[in-house]
This record gives sequence, structure tokens and C-alpha cells, in this order.
Amino acid sequence: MEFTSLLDTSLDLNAKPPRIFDGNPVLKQEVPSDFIQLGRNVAVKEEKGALMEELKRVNEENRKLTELLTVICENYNELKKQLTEYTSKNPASKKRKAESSINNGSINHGTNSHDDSSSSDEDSSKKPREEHIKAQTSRFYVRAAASDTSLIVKDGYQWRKYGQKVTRDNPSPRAYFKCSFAPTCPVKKKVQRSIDDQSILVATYEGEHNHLQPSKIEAASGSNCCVTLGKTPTSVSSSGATAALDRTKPKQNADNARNSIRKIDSPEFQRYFVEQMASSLTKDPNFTASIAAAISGKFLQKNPETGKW
DNA sequence: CGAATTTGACCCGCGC
DNA sequence: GCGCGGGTCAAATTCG
Repeated sequence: MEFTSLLDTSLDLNAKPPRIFDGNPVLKQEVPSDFIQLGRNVAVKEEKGALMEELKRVNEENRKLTELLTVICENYNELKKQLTEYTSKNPASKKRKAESSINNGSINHGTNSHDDSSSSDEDSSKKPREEHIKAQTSRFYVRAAASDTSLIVKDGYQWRKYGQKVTRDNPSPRAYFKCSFAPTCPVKKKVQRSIDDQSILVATYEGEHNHLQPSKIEAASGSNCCVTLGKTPTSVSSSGATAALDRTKPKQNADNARNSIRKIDSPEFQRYFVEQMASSLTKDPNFTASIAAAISGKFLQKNPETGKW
């Protein structure tokens, strides 16, 4: 079974099976004689049978991939749970390194409540800088063309760039923006390409706007999709390619860690996560290769007799 | 010409 | 105390 072909047939897990024979000119065609009509009907039936077989096969592959993705989701959740437990048991663990390792994780789709909590668990009332970190932070993932180097995330607000840095753990530069209403509005954001998928921009927002959006114009045009700074924990742009997740208040650390896991366990998240993974798989060849390797590893682990993992 | 962006220098916290 | 790295500042440059 070729993995990529399997993926191609599994892109839209919620799509209805295609209505293959709708509008088929052969079926609508007027025929001059019963004989020709009969011959054509036989040919159409054969073609239909072959296509139905193909459809069946595709559906089966689709189902298998869905199962695989579910397993990956479960493993991901399990690892996340373990990480949460570990960080809560080891509050003195190296903060910065822990953060970077989390950020380096293969697909950290916006669930940033843990690294936030790890940074504010200890000495929460220490310094002004710590208070600044305590300001509401959120992380958004925006799909953008890999060739697009602008690091601009259109979110309806106006931003002024005040710095750019290349960080150690990610070769892509990180851009620093302040809300153009500063100093009245204290909101800042950082934008950096995902280390795993160069077509994903990771936008980290700090603080909350104390004013309305300068423009209500939809910013979905151009190479970037629109991100909405909604209050909901999960929101997806109309294109479906943009993820906006986990707008979490760091001060609710412990609860958030649990809620985050609960959110991850929710069927909505599972479905969304599967869609995101499928999207990533088809768009990033490296990621495809990595997941293919991981899945093939799973196949090898599978018990051939029971057929279970 | 003013606003926005770029970019090197500087500051500060953290780990060793 | 020193070096490293992330974040910010501000002068220089670019753009509309």
C-alpha cells in the first residue's frame, strides 16, 4: 500500500463519497436501437462495478488511516499527560530548556498552557518581567506560503515591527511586533515560522487589546489566512487551513493543564486534530516522511495474529 | 517628509 | 563572574 496515495484518498475525512455517475453523458445519451442500448448498459455496468470496487477500496484505506491517526492522537495525548505530570513533579527543572523542547515538539498545535504554567509556577511574584509574562498569552498557527518571508499575520489589528532575531532553536527569524496603539495598548506579538513546518507561522500574543480592531475588514486575502482573536478556546478560519488554538490564561495554570487535556480529549479536538494532521501530511514532504516512518514503525509493532497494536 | 521597517547594539535574566 | 540567548532600543534606511 503506497502511503501517499492512501493520503490522497483520505484528505477529507468527513466528505461524502463522490457521486461518481452523476451527469455521466453515457447514461443520458439517446440511443438509436435497443441493441446498442443493451451493449452500452453492459459496458456501463462493468465500469460501475469497477468503480464501486475502487470506491470500496478507497473507503477501506480511508478508515485505516483514520484509525492510525487516532492512535497517533492517543499517543500524543499520553505523552502530553506525562509531560504535564513530569513538569509538575519537577518545578525546578530548567525552565528555558523545557520551553524550547516543548516548542520543538513535532506538532504543538497551540496547546501552550503547559509551558506557560511551567514558567509561572515558580516564583510567580518575583519581578516586573515575570508579571509581564503573566499577561494573557496565546499562540496561533497560521498557514502561509513557505516562500513568504514577511512574517505578517493578518489578524485585523495594526502592528509595528520593532525587532527581529534569529533564535537558537529555530533557524527562522522571529519578528517582534507591538500594537500600533502602543503605549496605550500593551499588546505584543512574536511571529516565527514553525521549525517543523516552514509553511506554518507561529504567532504568540501577549496581553489583551484595550481597543477595538482598527478595521473590521476581513484579512483573509493574500498569502496569509485570517486569524481571529476570539475568546473561544478553539477557532478555525473559514479556509480550514488556519489553526487558532488555546487562548489560555497562564494564571489558571493547574486547571488549564487539566482543561487542556480535556479539550484535547474532546471529539471536536480529535476531529480537528486529524484534519490538521492530514493537511500537514499532504503539504510538507518532510513531515510526510516522518509520519510515514512513525506509522510504518507502528505497523511493525502490530501483532500479526491479533491484528492489534 | 513622515511613517514604517531594518538591523546592530545593548540590556537583563539564567545557567554554569 | 562570565557567557549565552532572548527581548528591546534606536539610528539608519526604505517606502508611500
